[in-house]
Amino acid sequence: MIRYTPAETVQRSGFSLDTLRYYERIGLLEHVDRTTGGRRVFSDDDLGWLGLLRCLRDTGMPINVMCRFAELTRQGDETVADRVELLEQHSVAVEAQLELLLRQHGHLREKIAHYRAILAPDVC
Amino acid sequence: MIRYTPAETVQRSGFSLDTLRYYERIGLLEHVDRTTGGRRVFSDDDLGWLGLLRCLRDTGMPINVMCRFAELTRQGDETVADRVELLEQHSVAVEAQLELLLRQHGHLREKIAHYRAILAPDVC
DNA sequence: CTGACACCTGGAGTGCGCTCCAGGTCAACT
DNA sequence: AGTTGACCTGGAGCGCACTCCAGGTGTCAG
Repeated sequence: MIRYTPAETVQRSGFSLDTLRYYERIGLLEHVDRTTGGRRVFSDDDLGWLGLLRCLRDTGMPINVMCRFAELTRQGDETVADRVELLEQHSVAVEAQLELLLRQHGHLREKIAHYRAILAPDVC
Repeated sequence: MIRYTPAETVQRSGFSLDTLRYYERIGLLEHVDRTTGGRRVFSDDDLGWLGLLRCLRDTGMPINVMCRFAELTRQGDETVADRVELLEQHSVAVEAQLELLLRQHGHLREKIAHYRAILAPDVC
């Protein structure tokens, strides 16, 4: 069973140490192990969970929804259907976000092309 | 020359009235016309500019960068090259954002599939 | 053993992008 | 003329997601 120091976990998860502590405080991260001296020791499971949190954050899920998801996870197997529903809803939101981003990226490209035409009107 | 009331502009731009006022205050929106009574009157040009602002906001450009862009625009034609550069840089950032979002959406779909497999392990 | 540095806690502070409020004014309708 | 509702200003407040700080403790290389 591989265990990670806080510094290693920062490295691997991409979250800052402060953020990891914050997540623990608000219940996004539960019963992280400690050394006798009180330092955190993260497990592979913790890293996996952090990977999921990163995915949800990167796709714009608000913290309070992630907390609800964490709460469901803590309640065990009978909440799997609820979790699927939550993730499914989020997935729809992400698809909308992707579509908007793609569309606006198109507008941006058009605008750039327009400016370029002004810069070099006779170059085809 | 078509002119729009604040309410119409809210409708068409998708920005709230408070946001329009805020944008004017910080210099993102300049010399909006007024009635003799002091009410704002937006022009087609204003609407076009707001459309560009919306594109930039939707693609995650920070306000202060938009202000820089607005400032360049105010300075006239000799800043077109600078504006192209700014937009080009932003476009690269948007592409990175799209890539990340797509990748994480993939992870999300995998996670959902994984949960579904737990829910109905014998259904293929 | 000592020094350096990583890490701990609770709580305050920050930056962003709005959003709301109080106290008024203007304009259109009846 | 009166009423209603959209709009005005300056400034304060808010929600989010961290981030920083002070003051203290653990760990480990040399």
